[in-house]
Amino acid sequence: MDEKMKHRHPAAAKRVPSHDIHAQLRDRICLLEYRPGEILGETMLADEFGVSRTPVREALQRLAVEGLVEVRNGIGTIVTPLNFEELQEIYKVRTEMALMLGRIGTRTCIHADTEELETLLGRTSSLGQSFNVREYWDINHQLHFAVSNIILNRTFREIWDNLYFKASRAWYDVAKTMSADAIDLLTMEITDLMVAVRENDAEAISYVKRNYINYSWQRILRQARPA
Amino acid sequence: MDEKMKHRHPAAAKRVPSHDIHAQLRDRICLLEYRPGEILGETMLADEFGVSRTPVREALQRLAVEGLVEVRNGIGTIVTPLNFEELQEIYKVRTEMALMLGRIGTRTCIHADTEELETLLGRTSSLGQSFNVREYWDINHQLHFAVSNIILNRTFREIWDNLYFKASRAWYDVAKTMSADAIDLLTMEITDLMVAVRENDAEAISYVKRNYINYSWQRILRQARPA
DNA sequence: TGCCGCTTAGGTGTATACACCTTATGCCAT
DNA sequence: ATGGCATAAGGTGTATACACCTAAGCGGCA
Repeated sequence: MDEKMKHRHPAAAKRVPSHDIHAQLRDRICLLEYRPGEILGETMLADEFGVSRTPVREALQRLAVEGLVEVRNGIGTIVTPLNFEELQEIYKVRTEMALMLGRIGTRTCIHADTEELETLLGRTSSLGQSFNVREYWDINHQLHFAVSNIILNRTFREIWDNLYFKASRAWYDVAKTMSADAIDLLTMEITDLMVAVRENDAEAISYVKRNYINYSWQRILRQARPA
Repeated sequence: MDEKMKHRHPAAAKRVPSHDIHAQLRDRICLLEYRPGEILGETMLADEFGVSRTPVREALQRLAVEGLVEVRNGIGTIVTPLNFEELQEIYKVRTEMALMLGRIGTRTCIHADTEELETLLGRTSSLGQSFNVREYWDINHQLHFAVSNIILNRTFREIWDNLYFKASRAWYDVAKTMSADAIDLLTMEITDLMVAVRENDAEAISYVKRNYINYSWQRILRQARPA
């Protein structure tokens, strides 16, 4: 029976460990569970995930291509340090690409999109005074993909997602130190996005994203250079 | 003596085969030496490069992340077919990103830049009537990196380069069938870029790139849909 | 004759042993 | 006491054997 099921749905039964490992490591890096500059070690990860070094290496190589880690012979795999100038470059590109979003081709917004945003807004309210980084991160994460999902242009979307992963951990690092402000910003962004989504106005979504990406950057800037 | 040299310049002596293999395979794919849909085979490549499957696999995995090949279990590594709609998306993003180029931060153009363009212009003239695909590709390639080199924003530059690699083979495929037109376009593009570079006007370079990227796309469009 | 299932060849995916690289440590010479 | 070099420990880079997956070819059966 099980074998027949496998033959019916081979794609569903297909397990590619390196993909899961890649996603998990990426999330850990974004969540700052692995601090910038931390050295990982393939053997350690292989033991943890219960596989050999081979699939772990594949995941790490991909993270290296995406710019989240740097593999150095004889030393180990280093979580890319948060370089200020590089962050500035990433945010510059992100704000510009947000403006592209409105011109690049998007699908029609449906009621389910509004409902998802409402759910996220509720969860943000529940965050309340007690700032749970993991929950905040999860909301932000889902919010990103809620917008990303309306993008039809796959090339643009890949770049858009990758830049989010590269930038997000810098933002979470800052958000932890100004949680009230961070929650306010998130609440406002979701509210603004709900209006734009209800109006089915992709250009409006584009401008909202540009603004809040820039607001985040301004917070990072202030903390990095308090003067 | 040699050993002492190695210790003085360890970085220069460092050889990472998978990087070279990746670059070579990428060029072959762009040059259409490997046709879209062709199946490669890790063992074959390993024998050719005189290494084991391991470094070959790394190169292929990276090409897969970049979207130039697709690795399928039990079948082989397939050179990504040139899908029309995906090409349309890539060119849409490229034209938009060309417009970003002028706003993203570039270095000052120097005399050496002009000289390189002059050299490329000379080589294009030498192409003359006999259309040598390899030489045409090499000129186009160097022209791309001549412009890419003035980009300071590394994040933007990585995306810019990768999109070029994804799109180039479609253009070369079309250029082969309209060589005179292709040479004319290239001559005009280099000429226009020389003016913009002499004026040290990044925004002008940006607009020139946008235009010629779009001109290429229009040629591809005509050939794909003659009606 | 046509269809279904088995078999098999050849591919990628994984585990593992070993080679090489990098760094830290400690001894030796000055 | 200190500086330099040998050595060892632990990491990534590579080669290789084997497991599993996929598709094509072939033979048996209706």
